[in-house]
Amino acid sequence: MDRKADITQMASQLFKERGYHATSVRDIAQALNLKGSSLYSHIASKEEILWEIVEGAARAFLHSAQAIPPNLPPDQKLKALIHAHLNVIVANLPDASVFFHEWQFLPETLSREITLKRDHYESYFRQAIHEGIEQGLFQVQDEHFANLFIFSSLNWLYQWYDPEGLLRLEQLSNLYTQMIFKSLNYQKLNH
Amino acid sequence: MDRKADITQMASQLFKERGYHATSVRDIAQALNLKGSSLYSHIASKEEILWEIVEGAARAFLHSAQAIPPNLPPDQKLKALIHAHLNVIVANLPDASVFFHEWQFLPETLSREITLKRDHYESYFRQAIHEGIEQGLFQVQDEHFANLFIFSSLNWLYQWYDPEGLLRLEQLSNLYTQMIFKSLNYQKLNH
DNA sequence: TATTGACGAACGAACACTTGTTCGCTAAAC
DNA sequence: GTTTAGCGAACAAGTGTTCGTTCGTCAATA
Repeated sequence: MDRKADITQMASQLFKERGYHATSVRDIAQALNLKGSSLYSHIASKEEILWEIVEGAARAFLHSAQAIPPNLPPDQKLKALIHAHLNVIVANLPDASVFFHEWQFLPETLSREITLKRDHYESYFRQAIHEGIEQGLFQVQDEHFANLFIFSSLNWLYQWYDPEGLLRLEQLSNLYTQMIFKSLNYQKLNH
Repeated sequence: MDRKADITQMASQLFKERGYHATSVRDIAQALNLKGSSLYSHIASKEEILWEIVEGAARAFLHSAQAIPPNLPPDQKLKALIHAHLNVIVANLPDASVFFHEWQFLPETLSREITLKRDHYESYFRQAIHEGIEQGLFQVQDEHFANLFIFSSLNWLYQWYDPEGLLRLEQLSNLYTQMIFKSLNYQKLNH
């Protein structure tokens, strides 16, 4: 089923550029030199394509967090989480864009599943930050807001990241880590 | 033309919930106890509604920045800009959501105009930060990234802000200011 | 080696429906 | 008595999807 991956990838690009509802099945097919009806040899519905993209991105985020050793000290854990998060976005920008932008157009049963996965993913960040505060590494006035602040700064990346631009993943990760750690009143100087 | 404002406001809510393309003219009309064709006594096209919302939000952002005295010291200026930005989002969440989410669906001539307004607006932030760095109030490794980081943290607010929630504008503004200033290595302690 | 048959990818045509928009009409308000 | 907000009907175009069919590939059979 190599062809299905082609369709999903092309759809991801078009969904990113024009949005899910503004992209027709015939648009996707045309971009692959096919006719609209031909896609249905490989997919069940347009919605299935969206699901494939969004669920795949959700899984990518989750796996990248689960790959981090849970016994790392919280500052190193947070640093690794930031790096992993940025990597998922940068490595597949169209998928990440569709994930953030179009997940809401899935039917309720499926979108709820995505919400669950996202909450689970975010809990890795929350816990690292919580541990860091407990151990006196971080210092914040409002822990709940600190989490939102950090997710905000990270999630908006897909809006402005330019693969052709100057910022490579490693530098991006360093800059993010630095500013986030400062906003958390990180005590150690060398991280 | 009071009726036109009703239409725009209702459309703003629906666009926020379902997106521009997934909301039909008949949907908007039905929510106002009207028929689709009736809207055309007050509007020229569906696109005009979107323009009204997006351009209005862009103007709101721009005016809120222009109302800040330009001779304020950069730290106070940035603090005021943050407060003003949050205020625009919180005061009209649907418009802000549509502004961030759906501006791209305007035809190119109009979307370019929005981009210009947004760039102009962002330049107020950039300049305050730049001045702050020059005067030694802020200290960052990469000024360009610092700008992106701050906009990211601020712009994502519309994704999670809950008007029924606990966070009021003033507290929100304080928390944002605190974390952003720390991320900028702000030297003075009492701001 | 030649023939058969199954398979799967791609197609054109058609489907029921929705889209944004127009137009001529009605009924009420000034 | 003029204006106008609202309506129903209709429009051309586009939507996702289904259907029967074609055509090339490849393995098994004769």
